[in-house]
Amino acid sequence: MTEPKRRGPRQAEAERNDRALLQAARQVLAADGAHASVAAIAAAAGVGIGSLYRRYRTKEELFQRLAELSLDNWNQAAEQALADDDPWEGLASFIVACAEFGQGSLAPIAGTIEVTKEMQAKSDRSDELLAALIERAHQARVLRPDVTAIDISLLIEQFGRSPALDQLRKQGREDLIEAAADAHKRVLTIAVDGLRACHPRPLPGAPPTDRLFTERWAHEAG
Amino acid sequence: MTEPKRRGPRQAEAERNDRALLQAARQVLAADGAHASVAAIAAAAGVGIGSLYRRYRTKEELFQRLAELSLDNWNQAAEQALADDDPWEGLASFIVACAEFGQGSLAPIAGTIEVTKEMQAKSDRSDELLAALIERAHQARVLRPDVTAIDISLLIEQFGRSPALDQLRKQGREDLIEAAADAHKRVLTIAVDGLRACHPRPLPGAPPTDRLFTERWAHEAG
DNA sequence: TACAACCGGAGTGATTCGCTCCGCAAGTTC
DNA sequence: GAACTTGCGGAGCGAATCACTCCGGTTGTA
Repeated sequence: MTEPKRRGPRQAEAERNDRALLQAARQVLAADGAHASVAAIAAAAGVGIGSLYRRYRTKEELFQRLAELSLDNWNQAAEQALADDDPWEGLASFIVACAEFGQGSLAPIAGTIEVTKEMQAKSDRSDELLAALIERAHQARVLRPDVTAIDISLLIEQFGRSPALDQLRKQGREDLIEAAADAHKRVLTIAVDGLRACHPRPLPGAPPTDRLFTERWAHEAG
Repeated sequence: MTEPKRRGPRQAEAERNDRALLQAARQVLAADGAHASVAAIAAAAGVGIGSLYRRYRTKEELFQRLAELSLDNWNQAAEQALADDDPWEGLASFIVACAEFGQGSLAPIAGTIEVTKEMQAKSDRSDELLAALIERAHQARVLRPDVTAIDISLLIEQFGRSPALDQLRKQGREDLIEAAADAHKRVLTIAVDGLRACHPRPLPGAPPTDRLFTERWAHEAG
């Protein structure tokens, strides 16, 4: 997809900047929500605004690229999880990988950007992979029997950002960021253990619809 | 605190407006984060901007009142939980009550408003109540032994808002709001079950510091 | 009809937004 | 080292949005 061949130090710097931009965009989006400004993203990446706009023609284009990369990360994590022989370990590592990547940062821009064909295709694939992961875990009886794919998706979204971490980052408290990340991991471990098939009481309410996801991303449906 | 005596239908309307404003403020704050505008809050409450500013002299005053009410709700839930004879049920109901109230909405305004003496006093009391709740659960051996009060606070903060719910509300999809709330409750149930003392593996990393909370609320500490 | 209480929202200056444009530094070729 | 290319940072622009003020209208009372 992207050619690894680099012809000089300028292109290498450009590539570093691009990576920093995307990571900064995720962090600022998590901290500021939908109102995240391009100036804040560029500043967080340690890059000028001009450099941002040389790579992405508009703010929307940057966000679309971000969404695509998140889906790539999701699918890659799901494939690795399926390659794990242990159905439980596979599922657990998938959830942790998605949450730590910052999958939840994208929630606030749902509905504000146009869904490209690439995004749609990757999203369809992610649905299949997740369904397979869960089906396998159910068959092995390691996953709570009434947990659905939507439940897992919502769990990942819920842990896809850490309020404490996001805010400390915004305040520039670099000294506490690692502690916050560790703490977030602890809470996530707790939640994942709650998915195990050792809890007798059923989950409350009816299983959720996938409309909770699909409809949120509909563009210009006002 | 507030006098229940009402002298006419005008005061009744004013009181209804006040309640609507506070609830709307929580929802808009959850959806828009720190950039939440007073216009959006007033609109969500179905109230004019003028009415908002008749009750609260500034945006900060509204947010301070909101923080106080959240602490009140926290403390009341904790007292009710301690009144429950079952240590586990008490703790679980406390967590659910705090999460459903929308405790997490306040995270984005930490550090942006001045902490009043009333807020500080109520916060101190909430620390004591939570410590007692957890101590009791530990002694009864129903709570994972290495779970700390900070872990629980972070869990409540994490579930104090629902990304899906917040965004659907912002999009005006009233038809899906109830489904999103139910789904959020399911995921919260999963996480709470992860707190039970039936999980042999210890939590990763060191127990978190309370600095993750205290320092975030320091005002003008730039 | 006169009055009082309270409402909604247009208007205001200040700020912030997405984005353009340009002067400059670093690397490459003679 | 001069000429040229490539990518950089950020000042500046019109438009949009912000917190907040102010006032004309509506509702209930006499």
